[in-house]
Amino acid sequence: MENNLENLTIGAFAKAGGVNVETIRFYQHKGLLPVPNKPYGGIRRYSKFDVQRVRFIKSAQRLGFSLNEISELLRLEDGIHCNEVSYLTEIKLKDVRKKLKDLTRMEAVLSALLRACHTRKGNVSCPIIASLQAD
Amino acid sequence: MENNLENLTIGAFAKAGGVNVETIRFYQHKGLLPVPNKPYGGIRRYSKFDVQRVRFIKSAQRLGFSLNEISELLRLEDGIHCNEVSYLTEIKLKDVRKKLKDLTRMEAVLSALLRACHTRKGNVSCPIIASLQAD
DNA sequence: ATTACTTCCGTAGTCATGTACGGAGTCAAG
DNA sequence: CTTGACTCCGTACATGACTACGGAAGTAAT
Repeated sequence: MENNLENLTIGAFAKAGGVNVETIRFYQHKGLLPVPNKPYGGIRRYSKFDVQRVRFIKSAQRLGFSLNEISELLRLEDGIHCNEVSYLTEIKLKDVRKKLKDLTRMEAVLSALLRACHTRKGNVSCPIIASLQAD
Repeated sequence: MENNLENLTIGAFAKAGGVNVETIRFYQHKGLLPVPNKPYGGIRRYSKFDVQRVRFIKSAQRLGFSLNEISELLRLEDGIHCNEVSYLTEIKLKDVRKKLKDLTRMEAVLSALLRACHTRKGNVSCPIIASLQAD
């Protein structure tokens, strides 16, 4: 089970992290990933810590955090700032719940409109269009 | 109840539609709104039909349609293309349901993490950070 | 040592949905 | 008939998260 996650070139690093090389560079530019030193006339090498960091970023993204928020989380990565981290998480949870509410409303309206479409009789005007034209 | 929605200047039109003047111009540029003729050396005027159209756009946006999708809907606005319209609506509904599913998952994970944070005892490392570092 | 692939790095482009700016022309009130 | 507000129009900027490009330098395989 030697994963050989040491002395990676940027290409191998990107593959190990499941992202594109350009994404690595983008994250470096944003300050989300460190830029390792480059030996004179050589190329930069990456380690498993870098891979872990990319995975951290991707996990946080799946929870809805933006890259800016993730750079905050990374500043608190030592695990001893639980209060700040849970504060950010609460904000995000509110965010997610607000979006859920909006989407739930959309779901209800869209499916009601589709039902109206399917139950409509004769050649009345399309209920969906009619609803959008109302007001 | 004279609404006086005739011969509107673009400013009055935008106000009646609840959007900015710049948004009107943007929609015109995108082909979502027609650009009325301009009298020689005069300014363009807008009618209630334009206002209705902006409201149509905004209603469709609230249901989750993108501006590109809305220009499709506007092409079908005569009400006699119910099949195409309901097809677009079904696609949008699937879309919304997929987002709902994603957000529901996020909600579950975020609230579980917060619960873990609140019930944690002693000085263990922050459960949220730990979870992001896992894998 | 030649060939073919990578890396490096900065800049620019993409998508969606607008917002901002600036100079010139037009309109309405006093 | 001047003043202040509004319109016109094109272009640029904003946001978020990347993706693409291009030329020079480094690396690996034959």
